Amino acid sequence: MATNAKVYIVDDDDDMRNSIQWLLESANLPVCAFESAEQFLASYNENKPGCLLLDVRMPGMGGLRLLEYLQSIHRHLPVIMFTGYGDVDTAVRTLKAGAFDFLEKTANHQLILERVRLALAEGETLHRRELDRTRCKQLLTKLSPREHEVMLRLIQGQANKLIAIELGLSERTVEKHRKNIMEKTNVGSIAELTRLFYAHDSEVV
Amino acid sequence: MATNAKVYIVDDDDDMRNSIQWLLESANLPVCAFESAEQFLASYNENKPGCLLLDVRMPGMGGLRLLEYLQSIHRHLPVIMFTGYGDVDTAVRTLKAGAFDFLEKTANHQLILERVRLALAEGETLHRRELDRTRCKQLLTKLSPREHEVMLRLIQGQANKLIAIELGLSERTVEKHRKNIMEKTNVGSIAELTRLFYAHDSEVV
DNA sequence: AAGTCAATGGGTAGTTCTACCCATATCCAG
DNA sequence: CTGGATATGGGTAGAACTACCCATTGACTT
Repeated sequence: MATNAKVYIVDDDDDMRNSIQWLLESANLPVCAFESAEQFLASYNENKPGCLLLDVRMPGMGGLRLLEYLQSIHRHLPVIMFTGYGDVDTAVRTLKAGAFDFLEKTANHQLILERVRLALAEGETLHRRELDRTRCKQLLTKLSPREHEVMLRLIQGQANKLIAIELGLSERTVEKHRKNIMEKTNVGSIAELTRLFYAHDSEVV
Repeated sequence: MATNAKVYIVDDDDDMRNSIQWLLESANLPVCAFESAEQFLASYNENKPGCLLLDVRMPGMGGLRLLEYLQSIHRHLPVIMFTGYGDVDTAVRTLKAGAFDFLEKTANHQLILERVRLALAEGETLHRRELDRTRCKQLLTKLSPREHEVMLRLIQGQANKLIAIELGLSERTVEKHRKNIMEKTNVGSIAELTRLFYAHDSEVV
């Protein structure tokens, strides 16, 4: 059973776009098609899971530039670069730029469907990770500036007394901040707080 | 100034191998050449930084299979797949298999050198990360089985009392284990211990 | 003007952790 | 067989943390 993950199609060729859209919808995949990179960007919501089937050669913003732009923003939308004339150089540049896959339009339907399903699954995985990450970030942004300062020292393992000295505060004040931090971030120990903080950039097994 | 990072070349074609070796050595890069994947594997030391310039088509174990094998072991040796007849399908499969780059042998010397230098730099970065990771692992493997068990609960933020109950021990014994753990891993707090443990799979910024 | 929040500081009691001291039993290697 | 590591348990004292209570100041909002 699929989630609400969508397949976005960006291709300026009406026939090709409609043909692919038909193919994917026949396989019960939710599709959203655009005829230019600009139109896609205007309506794309990065907080929904999905994958992107992207034509390389288009008037205006080309596929490679859109790919690079998307990668510079985030990397939780797997991109399948879709091309009519596959040359090695484009394929290499595309994949090194972070594309999930590189497909030729002449590929048979079975293969295309298979690759799209893989990209969709990857998109859902990345989306879940992103949700976790933003959840952590939101917890930490609830802290006031002072609390954030104290938090950074707590996850280094500094004792209240040391923090008080270094920040020129009384121990009582640090204790108060510490309590607020642990309430706001909803953790029961410094170990949990440490994991919460470092979960930004890591994927724990 | 380069470190001791080496460029490994694996190619069954003598002329090509020597030509590339000459090119790289002219640029003052340390080179180690092999005429088969098997010979390379026999003498490759995975604990040294470097990169691999790998021919696709070879008798015996082919380039793609060697790449996949190496990726299954670790991923701190960047591989540049080097091919005479670049077709899109091979390029895509190679890069999706985790290759760092895909180069055609017809490329000019300047380009080859540039790509090799990039791979070498990447190899050094990956090597440094690997050193950190193994350092953490070594610290943690110094723990006895019982200590490891206690450690896992400590980094979850469990209190000595709870650990004692769950493991059917006295608090005194848990305290003793805790002390030994922190001495062996050379940390001054549970927060540090937590970071040490989760540094296995993460790259902290 | 009143209310809320952040930041500051204090007291007191109870829990938890750390640092010392002590001991016993097992197992493995020199 | 003796020493070392592992695992177990106890006592005691002090440091650190937690959970309550109290208060003032300043800034921003309603």
